[in-house]
Amino acid sequence: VWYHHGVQDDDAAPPATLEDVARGAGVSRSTASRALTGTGPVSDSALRRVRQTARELGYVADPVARALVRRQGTRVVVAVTSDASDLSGWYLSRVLAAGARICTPEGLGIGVVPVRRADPVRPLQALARDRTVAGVVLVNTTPEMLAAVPPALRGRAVSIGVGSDTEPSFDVDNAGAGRRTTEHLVRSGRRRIAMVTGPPWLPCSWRAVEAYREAVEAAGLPVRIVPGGFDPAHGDAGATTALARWPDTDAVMAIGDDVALGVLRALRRAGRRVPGDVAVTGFDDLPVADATDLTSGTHPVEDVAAAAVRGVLARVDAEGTRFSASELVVRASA
Amino acid sequence: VWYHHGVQDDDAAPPATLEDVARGAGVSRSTASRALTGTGPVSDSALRRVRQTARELGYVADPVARALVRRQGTRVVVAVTSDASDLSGWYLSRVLAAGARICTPEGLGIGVVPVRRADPVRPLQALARDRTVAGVVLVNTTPEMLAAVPPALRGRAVSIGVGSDTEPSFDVDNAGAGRRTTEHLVRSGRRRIAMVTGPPWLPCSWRAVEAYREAVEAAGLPVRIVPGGFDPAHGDAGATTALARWPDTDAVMAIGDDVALGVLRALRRAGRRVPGDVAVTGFDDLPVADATDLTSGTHPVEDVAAAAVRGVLARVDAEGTRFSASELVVRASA
DNA sequence: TTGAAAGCGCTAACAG
DNA sequence: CTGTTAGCGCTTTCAA
Repeated sequence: VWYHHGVQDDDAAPPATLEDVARGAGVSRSTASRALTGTGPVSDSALRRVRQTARELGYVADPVARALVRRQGTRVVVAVTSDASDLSGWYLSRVLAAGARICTPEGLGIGVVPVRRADPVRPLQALARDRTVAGVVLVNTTPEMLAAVPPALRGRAVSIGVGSDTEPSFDVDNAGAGRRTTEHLVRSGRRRIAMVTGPPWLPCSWRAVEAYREAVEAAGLPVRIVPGGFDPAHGDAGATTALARWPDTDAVMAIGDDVALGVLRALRRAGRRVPGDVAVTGFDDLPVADATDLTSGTHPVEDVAAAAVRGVLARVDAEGTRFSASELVVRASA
Repeated sequence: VWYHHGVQDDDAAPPATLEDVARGAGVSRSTASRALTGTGPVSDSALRRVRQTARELGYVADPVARALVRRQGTRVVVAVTSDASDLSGWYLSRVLAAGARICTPEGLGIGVVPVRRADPVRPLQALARDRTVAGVVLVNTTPEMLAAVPPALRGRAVSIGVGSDTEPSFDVDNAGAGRRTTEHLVRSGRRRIAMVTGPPWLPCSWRAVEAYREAVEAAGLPVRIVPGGFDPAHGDAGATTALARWPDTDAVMAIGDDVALGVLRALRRAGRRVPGDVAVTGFDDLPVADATDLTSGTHPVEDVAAAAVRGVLARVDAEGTRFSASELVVRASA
């Protein structure tokens, strides 16, 4: 009625269905479907009319009905190695948030399931047979996890971190970041650089370590690696170990900012000054790095995650790992 | 075949349908459906048989088909005021991650849409008519947003922050946190306590400010409020303003840790010592608070978000705001 | 190029 | 209490 403005009316009106569009355009449902999806032959005139009425009616295909018939799924699920309780915090949250932003406009949702490192098979198989699953993004990927991807999931699974011949992968340029950080330390005069690494079982963290190794070797400096993990506790322990083993250490690279925080604590306890006695670097460029004046490398988690989710939806092929760039952010600590 | 273990076979087997279960149990689809969903009358024997075969076949109802016929939707969407670019970072990510954990086991996904403060109507109406939307969680809720919730969304919309007569709401106990923090400062001898608040348009942040006001008034101390926002820049500006207006300020409460970081910077620049000259407190208890020895209050974002999502799925009624507890974490800064 | 018809897997009236 | 029937909204053969 005239005194109602569109907005109010819309509110009650049930969403238009394909049937409505077809009727409005004077064609059959099939034709309307073809016209809208772009599959199959449609005459130009029909195409125009259908598109027109669809627009007028504000028609949007119901993703649920579509998913039912196409067996497409309605959500992308992030499968994350649950052992990395440390990583699971901010890292996983950011991945999910970035993924949600990609999925939402497509009418999809995002979900998350934990995968125990010891038994990746079962959960992945459950995902494979779950008809709501449009695709799977592996996070904190291990080789065992990749091997456990069921054939039924091939082509709709991607990995953040390491990939394989069959699963596409996405990650930040860990190697470049590791190299640049090491080179920065060398350039600023550090000669006995130690590195506290991530958990040994996480292959994607190896890349930074390898880059560090190559860079110090190239500079003719000693390689000083201490295995760690992604939390402050590992940083603290790692730095303590490094100091005990190599008391003349003049720089500590940490695999992440959280780790670096632990390193800083250990150094403070040991009475070493930063950066006077020992330079310290992190990685991830978290807010905490800025707040504590920690030199770090950017980690565009959102970019990586968005690319991964787009990749899984677009069914990209597995051709090596797609790396997102990282930049060194120099602050007072190094 | 004998040399295949179950796991391998499962991989290829198409998921069992209700039809399969019904046939296996020797009943009709309807009976099987009733037995499994618990709706409608079923004989004990039928119930047992259906459940049994369902278990054997590893049957799980296809949420897509179910959603289609029940018009239930397949995802919970978080509608967030996009103006709060500051808040959108870690806060929104944590809400989404927590929500995903609740939704996933239900076969649902989670999504996120931005809502401009100036025009909350359109996006909410789009959600109302979107058949994939099982429920909506409002984040950074404003009164305008609550008013814009379409009738079609009533009963499947909840809010994190402020609520209304019709929309249930969930939040951390901002008031309690504000009161306890203020009281802590008073107890430790502070007498001229200023507070840097959140963005004026965000009602849920008012509760902490009110609690501060009441607590200082109860102690016979002056009320010193500086409007702010959720980022370090506002904290810096706020503290600078406070110092200019009330040079004898001996404590600054910030509405959040990020804000407190800015406050600390401003104080450092002004040559004030913390906590010697001025005590500083934050809120949220982020990792950065621990790293910078900042006294703060816990903010169980995950609890609040999980409760909100559970609430929307369970269609809880709007009876006041459900508060999650916050604890004061005393560190060196206050 | 088009339309009729047959489902996707499930739920929900409605008779029996 | 149970089975039959009729869809949910969409895609997709298959004839015409």
